[in-house]
Amino acid sequence: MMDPFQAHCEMEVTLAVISGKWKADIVRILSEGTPRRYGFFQKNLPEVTPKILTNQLRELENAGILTRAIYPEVPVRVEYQLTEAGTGLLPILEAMERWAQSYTKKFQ
Amino acid sequence: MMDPFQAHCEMEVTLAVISGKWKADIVRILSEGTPRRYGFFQKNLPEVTPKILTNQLRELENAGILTRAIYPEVPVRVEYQLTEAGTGLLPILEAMERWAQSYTKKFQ
DNA sequence: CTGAATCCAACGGGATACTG
DNA sequence: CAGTATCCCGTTGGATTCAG
Repeated sequence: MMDPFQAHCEMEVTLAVISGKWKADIVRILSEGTPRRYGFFQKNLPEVTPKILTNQLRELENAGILTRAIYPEVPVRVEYQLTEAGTGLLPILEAMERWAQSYTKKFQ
Repeated sequence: MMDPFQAHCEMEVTLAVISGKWKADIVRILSEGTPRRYGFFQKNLPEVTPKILTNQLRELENAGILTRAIYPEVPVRVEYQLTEAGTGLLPILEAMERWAQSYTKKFQ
């Protein structure tokens, strides 16, 4: 992850938090509000390998974007969901989606 | 630059366009609307080397975020300014700045 | 003044196999 | 089920020097 503390301006903190090949996908999956399990991400993002998936989830967790809840059942259950800070990113991601749509129209 | 055409969802196109160590700074500098010259970026971003500055400017130009105008005077003058697509990014960058402010308050 | 050329280091991401 | 452990590779960013 790009280091937020060497950001030259504040918006780069936000960029640092969301930059990562699968982070936007993960946040999008969690945007419904339903807690999701590790296997759910694997099914919905079949191209991401376990190591990378764990890496992206941990970085988002450390950044305070999502929580990781462990239920010590057998077999173990782990659930991820967005924090308040993570939910606050959703309007930005939606704005990015709208911008990309008009951008793609113009340039293709 | 991350390849926009391998994006898994549309917002990643936007992320691909703005991801780069100095791109947000460049767009922020151009956000006033005044055309700016190469040397202006060098003065205001003293840590970026010529190669990298050129690289970031070219990628933004190729993405259609800014224009590069060459005036064949002696010495040559080159001016950069935001396109309409580039201007459309400003509300998103401002939203990212606001999010980062409340985020930094919570986590520090 | 506005870059280009060369060489190099660091980091993020990935393939594959294995585990509590 | 939900990850770890190794090894590997491409891309990005950077230092330095040179040029139209």
